Amino acid sequence: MRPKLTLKQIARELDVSISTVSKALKDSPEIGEDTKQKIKAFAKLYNYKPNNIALSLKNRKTKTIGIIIPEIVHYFFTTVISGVEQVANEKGYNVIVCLSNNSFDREVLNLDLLANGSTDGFILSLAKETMQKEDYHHLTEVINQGMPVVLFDRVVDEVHCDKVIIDDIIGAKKAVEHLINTGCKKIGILTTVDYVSVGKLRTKGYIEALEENAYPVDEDLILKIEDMDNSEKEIGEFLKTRDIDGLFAVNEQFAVSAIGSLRRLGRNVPEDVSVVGFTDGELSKNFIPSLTTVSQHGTRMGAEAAHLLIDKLERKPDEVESYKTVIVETSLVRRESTKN
Amino acid sequence: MRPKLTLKQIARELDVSISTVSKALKDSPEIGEDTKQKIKAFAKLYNYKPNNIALSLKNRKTKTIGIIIPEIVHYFFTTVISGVEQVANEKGYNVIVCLSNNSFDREVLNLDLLANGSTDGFILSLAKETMQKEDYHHLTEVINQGMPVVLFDRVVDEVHCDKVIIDDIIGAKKAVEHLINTGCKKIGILTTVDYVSVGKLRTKGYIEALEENAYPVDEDLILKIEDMDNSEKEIGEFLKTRDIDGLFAVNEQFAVSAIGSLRRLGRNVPEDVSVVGFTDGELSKNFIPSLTTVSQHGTRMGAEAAHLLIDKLERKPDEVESYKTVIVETSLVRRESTKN
DNA sequence: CCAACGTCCGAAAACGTTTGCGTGTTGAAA
DNA sequence: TTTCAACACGCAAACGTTTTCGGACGTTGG
Repeated sequence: MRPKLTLKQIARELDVSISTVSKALKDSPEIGEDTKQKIKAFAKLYNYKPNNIALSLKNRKTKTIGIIIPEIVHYFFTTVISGVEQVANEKGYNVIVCLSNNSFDREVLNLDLLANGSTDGFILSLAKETMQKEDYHHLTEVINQGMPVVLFDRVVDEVHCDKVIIDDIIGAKKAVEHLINTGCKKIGILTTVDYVSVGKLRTKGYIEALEENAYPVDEDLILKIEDMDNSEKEIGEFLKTRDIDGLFAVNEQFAVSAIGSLRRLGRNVPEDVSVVGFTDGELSKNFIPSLTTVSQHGTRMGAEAAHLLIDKLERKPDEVESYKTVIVETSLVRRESTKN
Repeated sequence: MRPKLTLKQIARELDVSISTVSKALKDSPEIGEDTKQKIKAFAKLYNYKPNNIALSLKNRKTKTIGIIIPEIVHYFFTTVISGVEQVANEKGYNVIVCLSNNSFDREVLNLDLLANGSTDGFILSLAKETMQKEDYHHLTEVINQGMPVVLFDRVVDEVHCDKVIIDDIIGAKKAVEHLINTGCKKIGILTTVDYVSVGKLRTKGYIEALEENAYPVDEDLILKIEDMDNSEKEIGEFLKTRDIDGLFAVNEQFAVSAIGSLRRLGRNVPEDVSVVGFTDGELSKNFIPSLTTVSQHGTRMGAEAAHLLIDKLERKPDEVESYKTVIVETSLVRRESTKN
């Protein structure tokens, strides 16, 4: 076991000073050609690599960005991470991933931990608990210390920083309009209760689309699902007694549950009922029939967030503060669960 | 914007020395009671937190572990990360996640980067390209520098370190035996080319199960898929000309593709053909029919890996080296894609 | 022959900690 | 009054870098 090589050891070995070694390796003109050659050769031979920790301490920057997400076993978040990683790597940054598990305390803990020197900035999506408590002091504090933060997906007006979101309302409208355009006359929606912000927004989009197309809005065709664990049954009950020919589901899960129920009721998708989902995940792509869905473009969101953050990090400190909110457009991915 | 508080600033503010502050905060008996109180009060008021980078440099340990995986948009890997994160956090460690994107170069790059001070050890699953090249010098080098490494899932004998694997052979046997026990007479397999070690092992399990049950092994029923992006078509071709009543797929993707193809060929699952997959992901649970599958228990693997690594990290340096390989048992999850 | 200048290199500070040891002050014992 | 613990605190080194400054030496020009 050979421990890591340091400047000091090279210096001792070659009988020069530490600073000479450092300069030689950086090709400084201060150092004589032959000395440089000797040092470089030695360093290469023994594979010298500067210690990142020491560099971080000296430069007061770590070249790593922290990303805190509510959960990782979740297609959307992994695509976001993937997007962040990609541009971060391009720009020479590392990525630390932490999980809040939707817990406020874990979010605070992780943030505190990473804020003490481990990262130069954050990209994060708020934990469910945090949004319930409406307590964002940990974020404002970190921001006050001059650490850039980018919020994505689950954002909140109270925190003053860059943000990356999708337009849920427009996305939902696209979905419903597609149902309308492909001939659906009676369109239902499977959504969540209103305190889940994205559910609320998507419901709003659904209603707007109907209204703009002079479709009646029938409260009876709106199912707000409370208990995620029992959604299957609720959806079954709902569909049994509704005579719809189009259905918009605010997530993949609801969409596939619905298709299962419909099939059991002897109704075919998309012949009898067209179905559109939200979130373009593994399920949508591989389900049979594959799902027409509103894609959130997680990778692009991640990339945007990373750009925003890195811009802030590499900006001259005297430039004026300004916070952007970039909206990543959703797009409708047409597949087999709708007609045409 | 108020920059981070340091010991030095507290010292200046309170007109004591840096060391006094440090000791006071650690409740050292060297410092007088009243001085301690004063310093602690001040630190608490202004929310002093020691700088992790400085600590890392001083202690020569970072309390973070690096995990490098081939891809993150992949259910299995996310469950592993989740498992690692859980025990890492319990033990006061942070987790850095890096992606190799199945590229050898990126794997080397990430490893080099993190090895230079950023992490105390690694948990990783090899990139496909790395296994093809059979070049593991980057790993052996890191290990030689005294940095503990734990390999999981995609492991390799050439690298001498702790490992966490599942018993692919036994898992595959369980799957095939289940097909046999539910009455299948002619069983095919959808697998990967042999340099993907798990594919190879699962194929082996398939063959062993057949042999132990006195079933003939027909090479013609084995499809080794080379190009993941074109698997759909390959599988379709394969199934069109094989008269099987049981099918074992070495991953979810292949399983659902197969079911799609079968349906298009007018063959029902599980009535005409039973299908078993590998990896218990979102797809398996929600597909129609839901997939009987071999669960890899990724979370448990991650937890095991983390324990192994942290044990090594916190071991006294004089203890003898010894490398363990822990095998996480798979289990068969019975669902609708097989009979009974 | 001496001053001036170039070339090549080393010393030291700094980043923020921790910690072994030295030192000054106090009070009490002799 | 002298001496010596005990107490309370500061100094400085160390972790591995980078970088500014200045020094030593040799060469050149006047």
